[in-house]
Amino acid sequence: MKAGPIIRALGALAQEHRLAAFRLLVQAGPDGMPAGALAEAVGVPGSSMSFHLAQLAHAGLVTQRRQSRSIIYAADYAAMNGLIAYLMENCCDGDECAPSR
Amino acid sequence: MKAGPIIRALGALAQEHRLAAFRLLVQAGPDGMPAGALAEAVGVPGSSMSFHLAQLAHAGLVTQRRQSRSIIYAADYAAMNGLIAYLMENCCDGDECAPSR
DNA sequence: TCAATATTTCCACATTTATTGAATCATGGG
DNA sequence: CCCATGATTCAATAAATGTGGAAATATTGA
Repeated sequence: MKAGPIIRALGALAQEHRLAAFRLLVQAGPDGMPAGALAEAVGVPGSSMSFHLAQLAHAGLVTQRRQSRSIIYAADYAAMNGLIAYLMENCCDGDECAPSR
Repeated sequence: MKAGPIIRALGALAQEHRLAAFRLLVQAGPDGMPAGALAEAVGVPGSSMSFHLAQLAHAGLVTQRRQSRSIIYAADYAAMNGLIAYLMENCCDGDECAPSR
């Protein structure tokens, strides 16, 4: 994972409603949650949630699939792993975030 | 670490020049680097770097100390650890970012 | 004290991001 | 085919963020 996608992922999580939605999706597990349920749980109108989910999707942090009328979003654990791995490798000093020398 | 500071930290890193500066600081170790050197290395004017460093400092990701005429910035490894810990606990499923079930 | 250096603050400006109601699109039931 | 439902797109607007030159603020050495 290089800088561009990383910045997009960090930016996607750096927002109250998106971080809240993403956390809900992580808790929800692979089954995910429909957009409407997320909007209600987070407390924003559908159009706003749609906007935020699009950002999370563009950052690769969530996947979407249609199930009948609903669109189910789910956290992409691999992407999250990639983000954390990048932070540990490039913004820390290996696996433990300890001073270099 | 709760949501507010986390969002500030994520937002601080979610910018090309700031991420670049922070990575340089991590590489530089506890000795840190003066603002001017960061500005030159990242390739932005001093006033811009000053703005970005202020954001990183406000997010608690860097510390600053004056040394003669220079102001030396250094990465705050503990803060970075806190950020990564939060992401692993709240945005993954424990220590490994694996699906919940 | 004066000049040089390192940095920040101020300001104006451009760009990006966030917010919502209304309109639109897609799906499925009767 | 029509209607209800779930979601996205659009458009207008507001708010936050990024940029960089110029001025202001420390610090040090001569």
